Amino acid sequence: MFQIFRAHADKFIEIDDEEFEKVTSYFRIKKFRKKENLITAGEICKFHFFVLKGCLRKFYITSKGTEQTTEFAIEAWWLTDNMAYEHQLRTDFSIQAVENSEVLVIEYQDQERLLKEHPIMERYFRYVYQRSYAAAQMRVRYIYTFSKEEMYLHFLEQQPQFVQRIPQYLIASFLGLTPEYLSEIRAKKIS
Amino acid sequence: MFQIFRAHADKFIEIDDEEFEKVTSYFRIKKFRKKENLITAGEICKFHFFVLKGCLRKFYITSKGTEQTTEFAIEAWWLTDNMAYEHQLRTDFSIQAVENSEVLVIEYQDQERLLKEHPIMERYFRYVYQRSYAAAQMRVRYIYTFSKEEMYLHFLEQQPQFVQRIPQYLIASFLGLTPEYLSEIRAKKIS
DNA sequence: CGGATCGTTGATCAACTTCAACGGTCGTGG
DNA sequence: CCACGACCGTTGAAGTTGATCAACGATCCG
Repeated sequence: MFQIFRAHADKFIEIDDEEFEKVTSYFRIKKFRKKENLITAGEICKFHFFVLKGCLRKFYITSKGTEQTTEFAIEAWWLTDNMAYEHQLRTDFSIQAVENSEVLVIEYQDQERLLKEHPIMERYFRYVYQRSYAAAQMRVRYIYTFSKEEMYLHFLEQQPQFVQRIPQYLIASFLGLTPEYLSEIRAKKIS
Repeated sequence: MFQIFRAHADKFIEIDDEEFEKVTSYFRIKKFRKKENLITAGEICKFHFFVLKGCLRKFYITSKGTEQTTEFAIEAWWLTDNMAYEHQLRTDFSIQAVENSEVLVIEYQDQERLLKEHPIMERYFRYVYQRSYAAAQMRVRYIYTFSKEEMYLHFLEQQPQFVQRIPQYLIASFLGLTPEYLSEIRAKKIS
């Protein structure tokens, strides 16, 4: 059950089987069906998710009433509204399963205890956040550099594994353009 | 000299004077003059900076040949090209002093040694990256939510301390709009 | 005092959105 | 297993936002 998590941890830290088993006791495994919400806007953001199988997305409702997807997470990715999670506040994001999914769930208080009692996990999460932060910075850069059309072509090229799994209107929602315009870009490309 | 760093560390970890002093030995203090580069595009990204006094910005040159500023850093902020730093690669960002500035500098290898020998600093950097990541996520959200005009008004409101210190063409470069359009927005607002 | 840099204004233009309408497809209940 | 409705992708016309270009005035600093 925990192999994917173990493999991910092994990339960053050295941990023996005994301690790893203790670490896993802080987590629950949960399954969610396609379109089911893991967290709904308005709730306290209690949970941090690690995807074992499937695909999640995080989104919010814009002032115009449309859904804006800000992140996808597939196998071995962490996901939560970090700002709300860290301060245990209400989130205005929802997290939803894009496919039937299986995730590790940890609650904020348990993650705090985990870090206190297994300091090696400070190192693990330091790496996780460090890389996530670097990726988020790249993302900001791409948004500023590329036109919407280039954003899509770049996404196609860099993340083909997403394009196959995710319906087009969610890709549009993630890239910040309208489904209509995405459709136009695709038509242009094919011809 | 190290008070600001100490105060920042105290927000996240408990560390006694003796250990803190050892920690500081991994850093150098350097001064940079306005417009001087701390790192120049094309170099290996060896350094991580912590601002003691002044203001830095990170920018790159777009395909159109203009400077795009992606981050400012003022007192008690960390700054580097995290992706290039982490993998010790060439960066295509430059980091430049916006004002005469005083910074702590640590080299990648030294930061690695620091973390090995003072595990408490894993916790410190875990917090630093966690918060930076959350802030970067908020940033992405703002970019998607707000029009350019709203971006400016929001920036005015949320970061007045920057607006006073930073020339208008750099604010435009940071917000991702042209100086001409920013000028138009300001004119509209005043009338 | 003089030159370079910075901020402003206005005209034109491109990128992208909005709205409305239509055809295809997927899944659900009968 | 079929039929129906909801959802999804596409197309085209009209409208908006913001970029580009050029020119000018102000200001800063050596």
